[in-house]
Amino acid sequence: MIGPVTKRRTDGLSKDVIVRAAAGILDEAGEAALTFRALTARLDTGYGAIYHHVANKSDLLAAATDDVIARVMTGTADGAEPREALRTVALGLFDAIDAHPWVGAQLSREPWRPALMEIYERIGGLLDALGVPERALFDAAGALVNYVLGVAGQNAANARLLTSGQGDRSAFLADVSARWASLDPDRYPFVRRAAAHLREHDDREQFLAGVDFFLAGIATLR
Amino acid sequence: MIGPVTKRRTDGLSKDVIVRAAAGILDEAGEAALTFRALTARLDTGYGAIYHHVANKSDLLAAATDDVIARVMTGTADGAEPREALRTVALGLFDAIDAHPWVGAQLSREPWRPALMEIYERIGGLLDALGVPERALFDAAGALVNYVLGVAGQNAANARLLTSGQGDRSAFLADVSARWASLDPDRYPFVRRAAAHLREHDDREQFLAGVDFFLAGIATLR
DNA sequence: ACCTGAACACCGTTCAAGT
DNA sequence: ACCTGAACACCGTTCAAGT
Repeated sequence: MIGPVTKRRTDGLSKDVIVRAAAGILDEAGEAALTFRALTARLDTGYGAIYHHVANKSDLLAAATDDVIARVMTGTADGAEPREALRTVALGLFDAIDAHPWVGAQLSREPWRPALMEIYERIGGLLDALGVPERALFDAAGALVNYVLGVAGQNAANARLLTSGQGDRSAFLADVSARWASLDPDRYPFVRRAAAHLREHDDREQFLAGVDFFLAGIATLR
Repeated sequence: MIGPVTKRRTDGLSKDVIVRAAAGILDEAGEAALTFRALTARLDTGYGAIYHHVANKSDLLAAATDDVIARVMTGTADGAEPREALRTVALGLFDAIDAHPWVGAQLSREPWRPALMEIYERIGGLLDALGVPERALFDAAGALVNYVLGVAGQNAANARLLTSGQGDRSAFLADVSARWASLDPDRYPFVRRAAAHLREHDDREQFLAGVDFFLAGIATLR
C-alpha cells in the first residue's frame, strides 16, 4: 500500500494567512464549517502550526471580524456632511454583515473587541459632529450602536436559516407571512397586520428607517 | 464489587419538567454548563428519555426562552398610558435578560421563534396605541425590537465575560475605562472621551435613554 | 522558532434493546 | 408509550516529539 501523499506548505504560516483562510471558510460554508480540521486541510498543515499563531478559535473569529469591520470603517463616507455620513456608515455596516453573517454573530457575542470600538468611535464622532449635546452624546452613541448590533444579530440568524433550510428568501417570507396571517386576531392583532407588510418589505430600507428614527429623536434635543 | 446505585425517577417526565431543569442549569451555571449529560444527571434519567420529549438542544433553548419572555409579556403594564407602558415593557425585557443572559443570546440567535413574536406584538400594539401612522408603524416596531435585541445580545456577552473572568463589575469597567483612556487621541478621540463616562454609567438608564430617543423620533412623524 | 499529528476530554445525537 | 445507556461521529485543544 502506498502511503497518503499529504501536501505540506513550503512557505511560512502567519496569523494573517490563517485569518484569511478562516474568513474564506466562513464565507463559503458558514459558521459551522469553521473547524480546526477544515483549517488544517485548507492550509496543508497541522493543528499545532495554527495554535502557534492563534490563541484559540474565539481569537480567530475575533481577528477575522476585526478585519472586515476595519475595511468598512476606513474610508467610508469621509468628508461628507455628518447626517449623510452616518447613514452611509450604517448602510456600509449593514451590507458588510449581510455579506458576512458570521461577523454579525461575532459582534453580538464578543462586543468588547476592537471591531466594536471602531464602530463606536466612528458613530460617536459623527454624532458629535452633528452637534449632539455632551450630556446625551454617549447615550445616543450607545443606543445607535446597539441598534446596529441588533440588526447584525438578526441578519446573521436569517442567513443561517436561509442557507441551512435551503429555501429561497421569498418562499421563506411568504411562509412566515402566511403563518402570521392565520394567527388568532384577538391575541395577535398587530402581528397579523404586519404579515401583509412582511412579504414586500425591504430589510435594507427598514434598517435605514430605524436609523432615521434615532436621528430624528436626537435632533429634538438640540 | 457492588454496582453503582443510580437513582431513577419514579414520576413521569414531561417537556415542562425538562425545560424547567434546563432553565435551572442555565441560570445557575451559564450556557456552557447546559449539556445533555448534565440534564440526565439532574433529572435522574437517560438521553433517550429527554429526546422523547424534546427534538434537540436548540428546541430546548427555544422553549426555555419562550417561557421567560411569556412571563414578562403577560400582565406587565396593562392598562397604562401607551408611552409609559412602552417604557415599562422595555425595562421588563431588560431586567429579564439581565437576570437570564442566555435568553438574550437565544433571542439574537433564533429570532423567528414565538418569544420574539410576543415581543413584536406587544411593542407594535403599543406603538399603534400611541398613534404612530400606519406607513411608519412596522418600520418603527422593527427598529425598536431590533434595539431591544441589540441590548439583549450585549447584556448576555457582558454577563458571560463577568462570570467567566470572575472579576467584579466595577473592576472590569475601571479596566476598560483605563484602556480606552490610554488610546491614541488622534485616532480615537470619541472613545477616549467616552472612557470617563463609562465608569459611572448605568446600563439600565442608558437603555431607557435609547428607548426615549426612538419614541422622540417617532413622535416627530405625527 | 516553527511545525507534526496522535491523543485527550469532551460534545449532541442515535438506536437496539428493554419495560 | 416511555425509557435505558452503549456507541457513533464529531468537536477544540494539548503536547511530546520532530526539524
